Amino acid sequence: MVKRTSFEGDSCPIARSLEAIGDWWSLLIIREALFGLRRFGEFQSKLGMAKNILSARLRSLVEHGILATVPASDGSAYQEYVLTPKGRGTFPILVALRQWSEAFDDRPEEIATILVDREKGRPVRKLELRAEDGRLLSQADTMVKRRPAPRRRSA
Amino acid sequence: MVKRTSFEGDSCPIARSLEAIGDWWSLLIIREALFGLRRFGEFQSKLGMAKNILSARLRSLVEHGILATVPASDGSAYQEYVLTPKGRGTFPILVALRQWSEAFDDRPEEIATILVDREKGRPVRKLELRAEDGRLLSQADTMVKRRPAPRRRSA
DNA sequence: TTGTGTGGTTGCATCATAAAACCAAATGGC
DNA sequence: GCCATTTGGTTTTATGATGCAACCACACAA
Repeated sequence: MVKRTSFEGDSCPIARSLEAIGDWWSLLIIREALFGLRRFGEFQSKLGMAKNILSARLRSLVEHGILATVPASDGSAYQEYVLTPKGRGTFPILVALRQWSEAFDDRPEEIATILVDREKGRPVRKLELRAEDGRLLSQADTMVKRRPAPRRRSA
Repeated sequence: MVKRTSFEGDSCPIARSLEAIGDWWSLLIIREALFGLRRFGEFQSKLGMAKNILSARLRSLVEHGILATVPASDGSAYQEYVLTPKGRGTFPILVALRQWSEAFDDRPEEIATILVDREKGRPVRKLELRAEDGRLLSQADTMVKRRPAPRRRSA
């Protein structure tokens, strides 16, 4: 077994995420989809990637429930790729990646865009992690715990 | 040029992040480093990855300023790998990946751990994105804008 | 029906990854 | 100090993933 290792059965939630979107292109495809791209050719020309790779990635994203194919939108007979709720749920991941670049990139002047609040047009704050009671948490204020056994009766 | 495409010169901050940590293993190495692992052998046995790949990844992470090698800590003559501030800055990315799994994974019961507030031992809230004035923002409330020309005189 | 654009698949070359073997320096036991 | 073992890698070899170009089927327009 010389295959690329799969994280599928892994119990770590980070590994499980990476299994679905941890490759070179998936997050960039999702980014473009959040921007509103839907068609194969749009992704291909915007990202400049090989068509076979794009094809494989789109298929994988559909299999993982991140994208869905819908029959049309402008009346043509072609299909389009739209984000599912699971796909739109990656938004905080993309924001975190963006903010990490903004904060630590060696050449931040090369970053062309900023994320702004649509209403005011002003830059957004950094992502905040809070405790249940609202206290702002840094990494040192957190720890991981074994997940408690699930309650019966909650289904 | 049939090489794997590099995002190095890309102006998109997400692509720039992925250039540094967008491969299969880097984020998992960083995760273990946040847990406190420091030695080559610790990473290798915990992650179960091939030693040559680990060697290459550690070198790359050091080159990107995410890890740094320090001479020792227990007096031995070996070196250790510790996170830089840039490396610790990836914490929100890992949290976002974790929460995405928790929210959307098909088999959430297989996720073994939860992230808790160290002080109270209670689960943390979901990451929050806020506007400058504190309003909570969803993806639809945001947009990307061209970065304004940098102010002279602010350095 | 002929032409053109869209949306892919196939083949081939190259790169990255995986596993195992190998190796040198550091360490530990005596 | 001497030898065995551990640590921390590098090298070798096999295979999977990626990139590019060519090809192709279908939709659509004239």
